[in-house]
Amino acid sequence: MQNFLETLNHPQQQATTTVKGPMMIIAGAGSGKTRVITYRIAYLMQNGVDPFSILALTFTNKAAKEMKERIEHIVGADKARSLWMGTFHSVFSKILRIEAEKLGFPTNFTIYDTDDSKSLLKSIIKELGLDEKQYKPGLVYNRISAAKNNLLSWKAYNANEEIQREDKLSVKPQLGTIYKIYQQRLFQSSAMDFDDLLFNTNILFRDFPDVLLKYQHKFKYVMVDEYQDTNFSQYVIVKKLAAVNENICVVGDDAQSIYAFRGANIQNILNFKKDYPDLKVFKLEQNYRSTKIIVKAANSIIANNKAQLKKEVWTQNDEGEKIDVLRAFTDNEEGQIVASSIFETKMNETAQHSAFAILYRTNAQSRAMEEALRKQNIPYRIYGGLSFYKRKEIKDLLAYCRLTINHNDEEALKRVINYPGRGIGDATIDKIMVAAANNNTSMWEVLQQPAYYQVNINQGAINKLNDFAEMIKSFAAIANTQTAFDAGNHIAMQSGLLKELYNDKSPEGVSRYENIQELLNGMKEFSENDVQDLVVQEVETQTRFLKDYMQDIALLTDDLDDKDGDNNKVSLMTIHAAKGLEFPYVYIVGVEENLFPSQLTINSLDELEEERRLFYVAVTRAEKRATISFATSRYKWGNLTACEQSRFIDEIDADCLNYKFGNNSAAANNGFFDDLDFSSSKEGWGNKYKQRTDIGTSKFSNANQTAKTPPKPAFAPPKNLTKLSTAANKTGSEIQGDDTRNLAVGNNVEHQRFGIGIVEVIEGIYPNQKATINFTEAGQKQLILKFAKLKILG
DNA sequence: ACCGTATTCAGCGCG
DNA sequence: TGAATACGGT
Repeated sequence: MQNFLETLNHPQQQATTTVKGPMMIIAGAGSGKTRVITYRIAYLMQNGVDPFSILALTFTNKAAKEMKERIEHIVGADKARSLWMGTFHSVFSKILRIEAEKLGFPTNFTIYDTDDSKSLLKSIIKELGLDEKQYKPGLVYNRISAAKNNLLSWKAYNANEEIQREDKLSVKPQLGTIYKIYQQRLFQSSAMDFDDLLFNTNILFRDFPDVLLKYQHKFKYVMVDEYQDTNFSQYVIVKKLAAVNENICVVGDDAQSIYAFRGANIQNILNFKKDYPDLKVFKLEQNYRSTKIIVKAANSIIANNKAQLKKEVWTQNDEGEKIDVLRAFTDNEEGQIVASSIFETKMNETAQHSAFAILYRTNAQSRAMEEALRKQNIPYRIYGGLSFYKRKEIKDLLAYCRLTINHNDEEALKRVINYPGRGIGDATIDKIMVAAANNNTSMWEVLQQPAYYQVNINQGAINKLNDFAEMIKSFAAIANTQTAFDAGNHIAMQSGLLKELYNDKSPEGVSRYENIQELLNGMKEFSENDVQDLVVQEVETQTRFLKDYMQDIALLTDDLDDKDGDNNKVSLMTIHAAKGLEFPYVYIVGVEENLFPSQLTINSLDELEEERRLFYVAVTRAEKRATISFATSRYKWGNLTACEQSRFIDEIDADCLNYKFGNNSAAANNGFFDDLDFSSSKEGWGNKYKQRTDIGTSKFSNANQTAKTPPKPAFAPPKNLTKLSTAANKTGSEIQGDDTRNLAVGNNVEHQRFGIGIVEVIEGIYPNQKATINFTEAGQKQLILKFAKLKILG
């Protein structure tokens, strides 16, 4: 039982077995943080602590799930199940449902997601007759969100002179009014947005001391993961909950704080000592993930930040290879270079596609990468795209379910009242909305008795509304007696939704139909009690109703694996999305001034430091090898813009870098990488460069560029750049290809560096052929023929 | 009510 | 550039 401790290093052990009193674990990148948290919880349980009295808060569902599974392995499923572990939002939404009526909410309140919130804001802005360009729903949402995360109610917001001044200066004086109406409408709809889940928890704990006391005594041990990303609202909740027992353990890494832009407060971790003078601090500094080079590079990056806790990350791992720095002339070419590099590395080191990740600063950069990967037939998966639960058809069915559970849910009602079409048009809906607002009631109330609320509509519309209301009521009756799946299935069919999709025979329509089936499958699983509760597993085994299913559906994010079952794909994602993940080979692309660091941050030291931490996060995702690339021109908002390499590259210890600048695009894509493991070659890039200049066909060659550290390109992108590079690539490819087109198994060949060998296997179709060659000196190698320059010896 | 065209906008995104 | 949405014509 206890021997899991033996697998830990000294600081890890200390952090794991210290359980009383306030403590902070500063966990460097790749330092085994998750192991420490999970072992610590297991250790608590093994020492007689009731799992019900342990609260562990994470930032993502994924992290919670992962840790819970690990704990299960150590202490068993039964015990692990009783643990309170989940995201802030899921844990406190659960508590809010239990205590809802104290705040005047029903237990079955709806959780509005960002789209619901923005849609509500949009209608409020419209109703107030405000200019939608002046009050963009997204910006208004962010402003309100920031206020809530700083525990500013709409009243406080409007009473705060400084805020009012700010809003007037930014020509948005009505923000406070919008905030007020927004909250009223949420309440009217029995709904809370994401920020309300935390804000209202604070209200609950502030106004109901007995409730607070109950949870203070319940949660004797509190742990918070990713503490550097907590905002003020979360900070106050944690502080209050831990105030009685003070068994509070926070885990984080100030160097990886990358969410200040949405309210996370790095001061929470930097100031933790002030809150708890007798705080114990543990530092996990040994990195188990990355090579020495990567750790050294990362340390040299973060050393440029002023605000940081002292920490020395080191590793016993191998030295590893230097970080390649690749330059392309365009964003498209950057994609080609990266894709080629992945292809080669995969072949040369027999790596899986899933060993690679391409990380970028902005989502817009994914397009060039995708195109290049597709051209080379490299399978990939984009993370952070449209999630399952954000698809229209899924939201439609869920909206019916939401309305069934909570008739006051206005956003759900607006979504489905005329979809599928039932002749209730915009005019009618507008009238109902106005009447609801005037009478301070919900649309549901109004549409049931439009005459009473003096809505001026004809009998036809009244009948249709009546039919709709009756249908929703019949759904509710079924939802109260049958399982979640049976109710969901009934709703999908009787609402006409399924039929609507079934009749659409286009590929998209078929896919939507399948998605609905998929959602129903999920409901079925849930109904059969196969699904673990997000926070704590209920012990009861009674019927699982639709209302149970709907409880945290808004809080779910799908981390589903690809449906085709093939997860052996290159991962593409933003650096933000990559946090917490690791890959053997990591490509960080678009490392250019004004992109990374982003143009919007370079005038603020704090924001620039956050960008630098983001870069630190990116580099530390790599286990074996990191590669950095940038382009000297790229399309921004439709315009070809000149770019130069990022200051962040210059900040990396020069010993860690290996500049691999081709002289032109053709060489970069075809000739330059022909020695597959060139990066370990002693030749250095300068010689290499000279060797290759003769291959180049591009007009942009610059033969004078031989300095050790390449100068920053003063580069004005020529017109038709893309076309020219493409033509150059083609030429290069043909030159290479002719040598090996007729290569056959059994041929003797000579390679420039590996010497003489015999061809054993040829795979693939020209020009993408791969050969296994047994070299007399160098042994067996896998080479890509279009890159490897082989001489056939007959 | 619906569809095609014009216009607009573009930062990262947990829950 | 290209996706999302607003608008205007039928």
